[in-house]
Parts: sequence; C-alpha cells; structure tokens
Amino acid sequence: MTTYDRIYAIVRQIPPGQVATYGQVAELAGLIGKPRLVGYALYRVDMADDIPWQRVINAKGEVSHSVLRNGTDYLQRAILEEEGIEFNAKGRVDLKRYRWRPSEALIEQAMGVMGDGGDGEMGRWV
DNA sequence: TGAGTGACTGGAT
DNA sequence: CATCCAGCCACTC
Repeated sequence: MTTYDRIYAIVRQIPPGQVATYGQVAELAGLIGKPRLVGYALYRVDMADDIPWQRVINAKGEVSHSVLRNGTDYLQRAILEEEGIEFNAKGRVDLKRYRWRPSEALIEQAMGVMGDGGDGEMGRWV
C-alpha cells in the first residue's frame, strides 16, 4: 500500500456530479498538509485508468491549469459540465453546492490511518 | 546523493 | 476579493 494507492482509493469514491478539493483528498488519504502530493499523483495517473481525476479541483473551486497537463485541464472542465456541474463566469464551481460529503465510515477510516483516537469533529465538511 | 520542483493550502496582508 | 509566503514530500536528474 503506497501513498499513491491511498490517494487513488479516495478519488475513486467521489461520486459523479460532485467534486473534492486536493486538500480534502489528502486528508482522507491520511496526508494532512500535503495536498501537493495529491496533485502530483493525479498528474501521473493515466486517462485509461478508472480514476475520476476530473472530480478533484483546488480549494478555490477552480480547475488548476498547467502547461504540463497538455490540455487535459480544459478537458476536465468539459467532463465536469457533462456531469452537471456548473461553472460561473470566473470559471469556478460553487463548492458549497457541489463539494463531496464523505461518509462517516470513510472519515473514521481516515482517522484510523492517522492513528487518531477520533475527536468526533464531523462538522468540518457539513 | 542532494538540490530543485510542483494538478496545493491556510493564514496574513 | 487577490497576493504573497512558508510548509510539505515524492520524484527526477
């Protein structure tokens, strides 16, 4: 079980029509404070894999652009719109409306990975 | 093997 | 709001 495996496992659980932020995925993968790793992991993922990489966007609610992505950033927005997610005039999505709400079971599992006793702070994403 | 780099974030300004 | 900055760590020469 590698760091990337955990990241991919989380991303695969994001349902269609919803999005998660890099930081959110990082937390659930037991990588609090290391969202950059999520971005790096997604950069390496292949289009052919069954990983919904398009559902991961940055904390500002916009798709992160980079020349390294060779145009897949625009494709990402197109796919999300296909799933019913709306972008405003500034190219952002309303996170309050589309942000993925992980199940409690998943959160507890993440807590376990972190070796935490569980502080019951469930309200963070609600 | 060590320095550079990046699909990022949160807090300060 | 928008910017700037330091922290983070796997990966690549």
